[in-house]
Amino acid sequence: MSMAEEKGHTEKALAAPRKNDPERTKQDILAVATEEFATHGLSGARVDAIAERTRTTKRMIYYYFGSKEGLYIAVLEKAYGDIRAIESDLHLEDLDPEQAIRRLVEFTFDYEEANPNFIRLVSIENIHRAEHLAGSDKIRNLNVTVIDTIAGILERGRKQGVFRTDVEPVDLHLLISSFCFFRVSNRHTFGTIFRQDLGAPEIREKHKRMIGDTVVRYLKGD
Amino acid sequence: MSMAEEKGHTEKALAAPRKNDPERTKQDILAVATEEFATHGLSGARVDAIAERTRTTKRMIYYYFGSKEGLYIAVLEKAYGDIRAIESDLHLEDLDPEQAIRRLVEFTFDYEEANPNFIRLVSIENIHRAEHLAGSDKIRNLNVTVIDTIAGILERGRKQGVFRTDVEPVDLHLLISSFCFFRVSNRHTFGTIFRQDLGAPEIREKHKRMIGDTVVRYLKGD
Amino acid sequence: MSMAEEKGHTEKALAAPRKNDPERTKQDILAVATEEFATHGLSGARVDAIAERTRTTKRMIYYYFGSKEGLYIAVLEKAYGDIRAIESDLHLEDLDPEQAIRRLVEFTFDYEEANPNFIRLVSIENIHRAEHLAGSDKIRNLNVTVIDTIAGILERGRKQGVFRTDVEPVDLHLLISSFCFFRVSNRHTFGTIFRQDLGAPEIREKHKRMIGDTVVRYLKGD
Amino acid sequence: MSMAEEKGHTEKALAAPRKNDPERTKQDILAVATEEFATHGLSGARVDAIAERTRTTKRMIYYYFGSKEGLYIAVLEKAYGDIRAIESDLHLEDLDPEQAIRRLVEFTFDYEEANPNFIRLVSIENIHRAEHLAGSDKIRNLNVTVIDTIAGILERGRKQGVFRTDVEPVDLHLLISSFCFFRVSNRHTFGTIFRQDLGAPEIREKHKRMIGDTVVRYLKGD
DNA sequence: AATGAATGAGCTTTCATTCAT
DNA sequence: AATGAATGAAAGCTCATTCAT
Repeated sequence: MSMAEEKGHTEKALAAPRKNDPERTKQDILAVATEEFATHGLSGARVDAIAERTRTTKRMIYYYFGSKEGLYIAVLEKAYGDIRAIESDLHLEDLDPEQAIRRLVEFTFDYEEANPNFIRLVSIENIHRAEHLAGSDKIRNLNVTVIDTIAGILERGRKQGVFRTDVEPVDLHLLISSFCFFRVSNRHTFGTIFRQDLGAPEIREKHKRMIGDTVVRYLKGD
Repeated sequence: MSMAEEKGHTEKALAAPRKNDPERTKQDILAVATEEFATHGLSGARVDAIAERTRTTKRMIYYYFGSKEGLYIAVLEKAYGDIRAIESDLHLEDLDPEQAIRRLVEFTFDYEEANPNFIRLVSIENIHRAEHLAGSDKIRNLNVTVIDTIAGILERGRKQGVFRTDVEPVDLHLLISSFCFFRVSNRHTFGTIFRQDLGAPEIREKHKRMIGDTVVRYLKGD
Repeated sequence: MSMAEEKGHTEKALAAPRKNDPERTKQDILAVATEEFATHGLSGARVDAIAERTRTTKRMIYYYFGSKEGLYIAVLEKAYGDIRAIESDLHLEDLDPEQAIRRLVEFTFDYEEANPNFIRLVSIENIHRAEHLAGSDKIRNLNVTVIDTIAGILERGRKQGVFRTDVEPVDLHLLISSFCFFRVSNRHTFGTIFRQDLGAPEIREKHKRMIGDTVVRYLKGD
Repeated sequence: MSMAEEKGHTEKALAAPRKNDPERTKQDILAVATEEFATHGLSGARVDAIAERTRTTKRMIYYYFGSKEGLYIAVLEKAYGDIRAIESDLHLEDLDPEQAIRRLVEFTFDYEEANPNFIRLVSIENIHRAEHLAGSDKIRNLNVTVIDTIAGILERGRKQGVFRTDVEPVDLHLLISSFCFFRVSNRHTFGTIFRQDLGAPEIREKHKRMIGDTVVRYLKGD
């Protein structure tokens, strides 16, 4: 897995293999930082803690990311980038509208369930009033394909006369997201207060069916 | 219990901190702390910042609440105490099942909309895996009346044959809460990404109707 | 165990039995403080910690002893008073000189062994350059009877021709004290470094014989 | 390793703190800390006070030693290291047994007399039940050469028939140490109570002879 | 005589960051 | 391009003590 040749300055590359490939180092830092920020929040995360669990030193974090905030933004950008990449690869056009919606709900449900760190990062960013997200061109320019996808499905459903006509894509996305997200984001308080383990497989399946039914039923009634 | 006039030097009577009113001082600290913790999170909040905006000194915070964490827990306890107090005073028994559910949804929607700091505190507590909430006897022993209230309504609805029979109260509460909560908790990221102002009055009303419809429709289908 | 009558101001004494007898309270504080100061030193001791383990409140400590330092001095005075009281009650005049010396050594050895807190307090006071002891009239006026006692024994020994003639009482006291004191005061470091349990019964007896022999042998040689 | 001349602004070269000499800075801190801890004890010592008398800042203390306790342990380790280094360099093998013992006694006496801070640190560590010493691998692994040295002398003395046969090295070390140590450690209380200046040259010499005689006499008697 | 409530001053420690090569 | 050493500023917290009756 030699990666020295990927770099421009090949001078010492052959003589003494460079200990670290910059890109690899950055990804390493990013992975550790994701964990730390997701676990402790922006203020609670410690640059020292990240550095310690990294192959590099604290100094390198500043070298590559400029500041703690810069690193946090990079983490956020990667997290959003990942989900959008998958979202745009769903291929729901071939399914009939109801099936497409059910599939979309299930995907959302499963993704959020499987990626609690993403959920946590989004919660954390909301605590900070989304100011980093708002400041990141990278994220703002991420194509929000879900809305288009939903719009397409709703359009087909309307044409076939199976869906009501007054539903806006963004609102439907909100309905789906809120349930899937909340189940994970508020798992701890909800679980403690109502003595429920929202992570238990049977409850998870019940809830997945429930949100699917709810959404479909809402769309079908006129 | 005005005691300003008891003091000899009446000059600065109004400006001077009122002494010997521990309860008032505590409430004062609690109010400022709620704002600070809700704004910056547990780690981001500064004890100094709280003290500065209070009639007392930092020392008093430790005198009354023991530690930053102790103060945070007190803030959390008050926040949960407030909503539970209102919840248990809803009187939905006199309405017919559908109206009762709609009213409950609206109450939840309006309360969360009106109390973003409560939402933020709950989000923050979830980032901390609800460990403070779990450690607080006060909160754990708060009677979770919503569930009983919902159970009562579902029962009546079932008897009257208007509601389906397979819905559990906790799950319905989750459905209602998730939408109402998410709209506020994720307002900033959602708003930024989808360029929507979830706080705008017309959108708010649309969403309130939407979640009401969704819930009722879900309950009515068998 | 009514002790109200011991006090001068009998006014409320009969109507409502006074919760605490001042003298008793003071002794209570003193006992707890002795433990705390001996355990943690003057700087390490906590007024709060003392108050907590007392029947009274922290405020009473200041009421009776004025300050932390005042309390410490009172503790010191009591500790010195106790040993002097016993010392002056040894009655070694009836024994022959060698027996008297052996008895004195044994008493010193046993007392220091039995009163580690006294040893610790003296060590602590030395860390503070004996400035509290020097400032206490009470202690400075404590009759140093040991020296007189030793002087008497040496005198008798000399007259009987069994002891050398060039030994000064204070120096002999130093010889005896140093061994007995050090065994207790430096028990922890000595024990750790040389892997010895200086508190073990067999070692204790060996050392008691050893110091007795040493002293007697020193006195007998001319 | 002078590096003052490497700096551009030579104006304040002598007054300005020399940078980039970590070892020197550490030794500087250690020296000041030794004084402070010896003077005020572990609890009584102030990190601020140490920093003030150092060429560096308080921050550096934490950078190099981690905590106040860490610094204290380093001070302790250095103090023990110093005496052990000298102890292992005594070369008493060439002297006849009695002379060797006298020389050892005198060395111990003089070293403790000359190093009151070492005595104080050991006293302080005993107040803390030697827990830092016990936790320091560095100190625990310091070779306790004195014991071997004494064992050697005793062995030779026994073979030559001049020493009794039932004396254990550790016990003899205890006898010697206790007197030499106590004279310094308890100088203040002993001096105050018995109105003696244990630091006075003539008393010091008298005591040095006294402990020498005592030990030798003890060893010679069978 | 006795005490509950309050507190100023200062403590140890932490944190993100930059210096200097 | 890469990094070991250093750090200013401020954080949370504790302590002996006094206020006010």
